[in-house]
Amino acid sequence: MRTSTLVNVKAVTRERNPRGQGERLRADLLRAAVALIAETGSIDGLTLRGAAKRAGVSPMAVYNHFADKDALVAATVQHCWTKFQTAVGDAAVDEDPSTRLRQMGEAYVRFATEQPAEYAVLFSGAPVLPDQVVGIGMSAFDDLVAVVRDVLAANGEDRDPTFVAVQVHTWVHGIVTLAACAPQEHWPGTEPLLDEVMTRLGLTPAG
Amino acid sequence: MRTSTLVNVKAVTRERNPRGQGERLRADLLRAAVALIAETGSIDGLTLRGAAKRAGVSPMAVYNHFADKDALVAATVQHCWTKFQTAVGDAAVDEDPSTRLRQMGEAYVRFATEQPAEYAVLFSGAPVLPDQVVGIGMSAFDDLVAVVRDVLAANGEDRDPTFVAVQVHTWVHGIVTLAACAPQEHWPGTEPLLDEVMTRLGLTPAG
DNA sequence: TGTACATCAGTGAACGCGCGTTCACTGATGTAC
DNA sequence: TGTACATCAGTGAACGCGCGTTCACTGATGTAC
Repeated sequence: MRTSTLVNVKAVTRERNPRGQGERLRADLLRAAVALIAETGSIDGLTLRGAAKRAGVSPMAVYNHFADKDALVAATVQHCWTKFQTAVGDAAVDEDPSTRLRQMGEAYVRFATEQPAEYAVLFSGAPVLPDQVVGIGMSAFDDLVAVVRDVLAANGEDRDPTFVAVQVHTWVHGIVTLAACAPQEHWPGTEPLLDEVMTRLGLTPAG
Repeated sequence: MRTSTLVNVKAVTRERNPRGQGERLRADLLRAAVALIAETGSIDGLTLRGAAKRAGVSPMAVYNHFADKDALVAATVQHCWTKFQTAVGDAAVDEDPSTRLRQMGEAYVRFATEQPAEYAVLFSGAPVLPDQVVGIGMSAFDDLVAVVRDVLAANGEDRDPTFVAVQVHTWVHGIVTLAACAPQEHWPGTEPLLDEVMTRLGLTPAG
């Protein structure tokens, strides 16, 4: 393994933030960190020096905004969660709950497909994260439970919305993670699979 | 991040293999490599020096059996696949196809639950693997398709066994990967979820 | 109005570490003659 | 039966690299007096 083949990141030219605007570097570093994860495909691709270089700044400047590498990692994961929740939440616009659920499912799949590494980070769970980050994950799940509850209510069903939401989430999660590494040969595509998630779990409009 | 907190592995005392038995080190190294992945929870936890140390041997000895680190990683992943396929295949003993499918599902879940890191490696897909390793993954999937075909035949159904097998696999995969990082609060347990995989997908005995 | 000073947004050099990999070497053991 | 030799199963020292982190420093800018 030749380590020199690792991502040689563009050292951005960058001018010092004006006084009082130091926080802008924090945002730049988070963007750089996410980009590193996306490019290397792994959370281990995120290094403090790498993020600094990509943001056009010396490694030391990172310590003005994050206590240490762990803090940078935690903030980056949280940033990914926020992006994810926004992407899924913004897609749910229809007034019919079943359609809304389908819209969320499609947005979910789109996010996971287009930003596979960022998506993987959400559920890696590997590095122990502060409660704050776990909390936003829970709130994203609560959004799903709420829509499922609406669908079940509209269909006059009394199944437990949390249990059904877990079913939806496990299945969709399985679909998108395997889609990333499935051999083309057998893979039927994510859309027919999503259709079946809705019908097999009894979440289509009519009931 | 204090790197010195990483796994400080027991340097096993070990005596040189007798002449002609050099291949035994290869097996020891694979075992050590799998153990490293299991302990660190990530494929990046597998290092050539780490595996050598754990096997009680100098880093250089690894090169007697593997061309470079990539070869060690590929062989380790393949070893995990073999363990996995054996575990699932050996569990399918019943003569009723539906029961056999359920047995495989339980063995699948057991493997993923008890060796989460080894399981994760199977579908990481991240490092490009030689065809040989991809092949064994395909053959494991073919085992699943075969049982599903039997279940469908026994029930007189004409659904596409490959498509249904993908449905089973995506859902079960989602269940076991989320089980590893799900907050206890909402998680209903893997068994009720597995029951639902069978019933919702119409794979229970009677039809 | 001028200037000393505190603050802010960063740099630069150096550290010890573990990594993959190179080159050269060792020392026991079986075998050919 | 003795011995030279090839083979086997490894070692040891060193390399250059990127990493996280430390300590000390810089230089522009706003503000208090």
